[in-house]
Amino acid sequence: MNRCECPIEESLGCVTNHSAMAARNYLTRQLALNGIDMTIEQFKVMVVLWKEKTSTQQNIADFVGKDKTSITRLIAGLEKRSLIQRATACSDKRCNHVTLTAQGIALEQPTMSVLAEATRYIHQGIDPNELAITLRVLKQMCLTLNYTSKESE
Amino acid sequence: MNRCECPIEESLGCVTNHSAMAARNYLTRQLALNGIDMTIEQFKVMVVLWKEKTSTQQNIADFVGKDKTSITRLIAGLEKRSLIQRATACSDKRCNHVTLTAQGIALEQPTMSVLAEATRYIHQGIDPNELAITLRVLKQMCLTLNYTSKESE
DNA sequence: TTCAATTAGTTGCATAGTCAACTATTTAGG
DNA sequence: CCTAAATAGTTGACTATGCAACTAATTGAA
Repeated sequence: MNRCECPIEESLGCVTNHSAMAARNYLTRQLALNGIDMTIEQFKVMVVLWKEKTSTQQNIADFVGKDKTSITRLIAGLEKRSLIQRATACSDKRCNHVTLTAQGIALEQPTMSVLAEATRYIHQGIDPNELAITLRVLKQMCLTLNYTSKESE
Repeated sequence: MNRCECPIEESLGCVTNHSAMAARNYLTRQLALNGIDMTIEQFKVMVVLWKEKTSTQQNIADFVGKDKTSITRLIAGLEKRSLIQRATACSDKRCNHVTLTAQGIALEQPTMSVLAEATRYIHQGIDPNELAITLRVLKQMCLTLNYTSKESE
């Protein structure tokens, strides 16, 4: 009986935290219900790889907006599930080239279907125009905050 | 260099996750900068206690929208920091009565100041009308999702 | 009144995230 | 050329989260 009654309801920072968790849990459950053993965080990494085919860990980190440490561990999880492979890059031995396995490639379709269906569900009852505004506002908030955290660079 | 370029940019579920993390990290940093040794998650629990004075763990869980397991551990962290106390309830020995310590009470003012300031910062550059829409949309999403997860009850 | 169902909380296991410190490699300046 | 700075990844410590399984206490129904 999650009442969504965080007393700090007028702060975008707090409200997004709450709603993000709700969405995260829902997506995770939907993936599991469809027999896909993948978390959303791993899913986001896979989306990058499905688009780019291959990538370094730092590049993935930049795309999904996480710390390279997180990526190290996400990648380890994906490797354990045999969805991706890691190999030291030929050109620059500091980098890992991350590539998809056949299993990883095969998961694109079913996984994206689940996302599409879940998104349809989540968006239900929301005016398309207001949805667009919300997406824009959230991205604006990201920009403000990212700028801050990297202010001196 | 967080590009905010999650390829699944049109799904509220994904975008909120991304922006929530940005907000979470910002708030955590601001608390630390102001010498407040508290995470946002702990902060949310404290907000409930500042309002209610005393509460059971399950009640806190309902308010902040988390699993009771998480609350057990958040409460443990707060207890270690001497901000709250736990005691088995007189009436119902299954319940813990969670109460604030003097230190916990004293933190309300400075902590809420930091939140207010951070919120002002986060909201910068966002049209007030669009902000209101965003908050409403996010709460709508929460409602939809909570209904789902507890559908059979 | 006694035994099953419910409720509050805890614990183990798996995942995820940050920060700081570390290794290895590459790049750039002197 | 060779050393200092930058870059890619990893690891450890700490925190957070959910699920499942568990204990203890309470409620309810036969």
